[in-house]
Amino acid sequence: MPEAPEVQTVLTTLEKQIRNARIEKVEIFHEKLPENLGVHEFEKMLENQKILRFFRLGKYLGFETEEYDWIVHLRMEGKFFVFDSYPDPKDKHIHAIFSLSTGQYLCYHDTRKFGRMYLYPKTEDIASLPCFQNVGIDFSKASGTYLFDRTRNSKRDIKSVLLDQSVIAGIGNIYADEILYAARIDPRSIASHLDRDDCETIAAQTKRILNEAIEAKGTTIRSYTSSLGVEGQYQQQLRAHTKEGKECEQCHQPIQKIKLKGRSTYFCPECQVRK
DNA sequence: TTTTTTTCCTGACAGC
DNA sequence: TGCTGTCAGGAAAAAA
Repeated sequence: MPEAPEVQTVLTTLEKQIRNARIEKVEIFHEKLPENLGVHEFEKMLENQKILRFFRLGKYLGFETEEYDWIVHLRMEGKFFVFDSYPDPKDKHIHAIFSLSTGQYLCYHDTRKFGRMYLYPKTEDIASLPCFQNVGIDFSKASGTYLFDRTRNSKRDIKSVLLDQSVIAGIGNIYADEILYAARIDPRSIASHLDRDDCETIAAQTKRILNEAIEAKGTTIRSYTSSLGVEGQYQQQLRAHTKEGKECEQCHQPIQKIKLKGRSTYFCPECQVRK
């Protein structure tokens, strides 16, 4: 479940390992992996392209090459590995192998096959790419005023709004729980019931928590384990998510786990105010 | 138009 | 041991 901090960690690691490498050969083994192109077309277009730069928008990872913008969404369990020798062909979860000019092999691994890739002719305006059509502003640019304006007519609960990538991009289930816990707002609160101060608090906590998680190289729980040999450490700083039955650090009441719109949600019913 | 539900996937795990 | 059922969950598509 890579959210923005995990994607940023992958980006940083790839930058160190394969920047300026040229892609010599592309092999895609899962036909649904390229979302906007056929497998063969995707393979041929990326071959012989040099990787110039990496970028991130929300949970999307981008590779800028000489002619194309190559965008990857890892979804649930997508991972990249860089190997010095050709990977084990018996590994049924490796869905793409990129042979590099450096002698390395960039491998895409995805147990549940949810991840997707997109390839477009290079553009100056990254946000205008079709795959970002329904993607809002990155969490790093989200202000309290913006969130306030975006929630005035919303009858949805605030947690669903935080998970909605068309509002703020980059927040997933783990950090949404942490943000609302830190902001002391009940995840079931109706979004339009929040006032300006609430929105300012949520925006501030979003930036603080996601930036701290980036510092810690992300969170390693359940399916998001190591990618590129990097183990995130932010799970040690989680206050609410996965803490069912544990004492709330503020009021010492037990953290509760509920289902909200089908998502596991952890919060403190005592000190997170419902609005 | 906005919101909710379903679908895509497979491994882990509980219960029998 | 082996089977069945449930759960995890991001986001697109379908339904309401």
